[in-house]
Amino acid sequence: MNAATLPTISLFDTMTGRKQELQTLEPGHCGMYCCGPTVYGLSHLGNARAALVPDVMVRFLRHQGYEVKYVRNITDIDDKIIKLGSEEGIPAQEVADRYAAEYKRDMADLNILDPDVEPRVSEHVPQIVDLVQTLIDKDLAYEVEGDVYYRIKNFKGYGKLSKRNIEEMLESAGSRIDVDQRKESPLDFALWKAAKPGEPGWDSPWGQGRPGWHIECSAMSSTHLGDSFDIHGGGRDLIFPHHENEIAQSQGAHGEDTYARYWSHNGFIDFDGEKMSKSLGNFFTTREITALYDPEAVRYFLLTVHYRSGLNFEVEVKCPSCGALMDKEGQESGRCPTCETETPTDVLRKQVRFPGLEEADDRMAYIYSTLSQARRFLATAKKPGNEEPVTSGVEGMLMTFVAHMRNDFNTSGALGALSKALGEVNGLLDSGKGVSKAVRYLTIERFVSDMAEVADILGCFGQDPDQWLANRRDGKAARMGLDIAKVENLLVKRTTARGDKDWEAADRIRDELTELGVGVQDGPDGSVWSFL
RNA sequence: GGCGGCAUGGCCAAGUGGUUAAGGCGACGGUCUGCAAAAUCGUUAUCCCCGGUUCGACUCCGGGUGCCGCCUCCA
Repeated sequence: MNAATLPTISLFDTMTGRKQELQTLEPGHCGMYCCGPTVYGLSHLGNARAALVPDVMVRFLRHQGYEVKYVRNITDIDDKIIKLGSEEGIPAQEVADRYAAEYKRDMADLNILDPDVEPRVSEHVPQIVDLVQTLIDKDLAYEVEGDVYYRIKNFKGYGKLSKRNIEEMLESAGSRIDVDQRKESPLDFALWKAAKPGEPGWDSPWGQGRPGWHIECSAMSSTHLGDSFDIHGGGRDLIFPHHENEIAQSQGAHGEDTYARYWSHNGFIDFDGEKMSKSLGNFFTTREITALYDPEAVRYFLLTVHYRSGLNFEVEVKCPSCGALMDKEGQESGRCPTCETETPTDVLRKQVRFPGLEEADDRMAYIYSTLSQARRFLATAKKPGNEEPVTSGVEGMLMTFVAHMRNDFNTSGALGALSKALGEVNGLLDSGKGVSKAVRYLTIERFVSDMAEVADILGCFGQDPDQWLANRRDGKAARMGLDIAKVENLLVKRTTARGDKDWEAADRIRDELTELGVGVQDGPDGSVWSFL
């Protein structure tokens, strides 16, 4: 793509603390590295968001004409993995492989595309050893008894990403954790850790050992994107120490003007206003959520808030015995504050409700149903021979959508741009009153084709609408234990009653359906049902 | 304690000094309907407080207040 035709895209850069115009190293190309998971357990929703945010960025950059090389690593050498392996009596690598596969499955469920390269630490040990040696040669690292530490006082930019200064950090160092006395400075961090007996190890000039936590990203990004590349992303919490240390390592080895040109960090997911943590009640794995709600609705919900903001999941748990809403203490203890019944917490977990996700799911259904009707209309109506302008909301939809996306990937604003078009199209679908046949057809046609572009960018609304709607219905029916045959049967009876204008009987049947949690919609072509 | 972020209608949430301050949910009213539902249309905010810069600030600066995060493994 010609540089002159590239659109202006701004993104927030953590290093400078403001939005910057994206100027890639090579016009039209974009190299992007994101910190992927450490695979010691099932992914949680925070992992999902951290993968989703760059996924949408990459999709959008590609839509805008960039050739993107997207690298997301898998950290498969780590203390927690080793610990788990020894607990289970299997090699650490087996643990890592297992959870890497599960991660892949969870991400695929959420329609998150595979990165172009998904490097693993275990496959880059030689590059890591080289990098550590370079740092030692440059006096930026030192060896102690088989461990290698980064010598922070010799890297003058330390703290520039997280805006901390070394003196202040030294003052508080050691107040929260014990400092290894062999380190020259409490702030020095491990590049290489000597293997203890029984631990997995790789050969190195300093003996058997394994990489420290931060070095892998420096080594793997260089390997796959070069010493300098465009965007480096990850969760907010990685700013310090992880990314700060990456900078020290990579710029220490390759020069001050190298490494990531832009730093992008996504916000956290909270449950009931609290950061997700492993304490019961607000820690949810990706698949716990996707078992309860359609994965695409989950994806949509995550995109309704700007990626740098925190995203709160409201959590509702009803007491199984009295039906009252349980407060946070109740959720944690399992004891209902209203009727004092004790319920095992694992039972409570399975009937958690997330009102935000329900709303998102309803919205998805609205959009897919609009798409479905639009397609049906286009399949039966005749394409007009003349050209006429489409209605204003549909006309402006894609342009407004893209403008929001160019402004720091503002998915929330972008999503808002769909509403007017959706309203207009549903209006036209309902009736052609007041507009010409050409306007009606062309507007609906344009909407369907522009929505396909939106779907490519967001990774939402791209499925076959009828298929999606059917899946949703079946899934909900199964979760509610609804007998669909019974519903259909009642619907037939009611249609007969309505044909006889027996309104009393029709309304009685409708009440019966309401009891089942089912609503009916009567239309000119008969009646259909949906969930209330 | 240090550093960073946030504060917009009943709730959620965009907002790039001058815009009628998006959009969603909810509520209320209309159209449609046998009645409903769905769909659709309309109504529903002056942006935490105090100063400052400016012709003009929700938007920039300073000071409060209140939340939250990072500083230890964490997305």
